[in-house]
Amino acid sequence: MVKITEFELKAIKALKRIPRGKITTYQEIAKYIGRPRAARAVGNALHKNPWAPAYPCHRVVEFNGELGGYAGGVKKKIGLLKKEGTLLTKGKISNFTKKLFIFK
DNA sequence: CTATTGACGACAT
DNA sequence: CATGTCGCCAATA
Repeated sequence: MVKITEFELKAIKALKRIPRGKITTYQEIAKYIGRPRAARAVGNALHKNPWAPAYPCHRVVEFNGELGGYAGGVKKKIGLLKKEGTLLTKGKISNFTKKLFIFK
């Protein structure tokens, strides 16, 4: 039984739109769901997300290219990203803006 | 309703 | 470049 709000549902569904090998930011998701300034709320939604391992939440990073956080640990997040072709440099995304995926 | 918290973001120092 | 502070939004106690 999973009980969540529409806000969280939209945030989670947005994750599935991210193509493999690309990433997006909390702010982009926030904008996509209609609350461009709710980046924090989006982060909260993903963190509390009951299906955490079932969604590519590791493809969501901060606006400045840092990883932010991850339910399983940032180390894991880095590993997953590298495995998908997203290279990291000093804990940040390499060519961050080029790999960034914008919802439309 | 108010206060606290959090996987953010922008700006100030 | 590192640290601190404020603003934003939603969930929870």
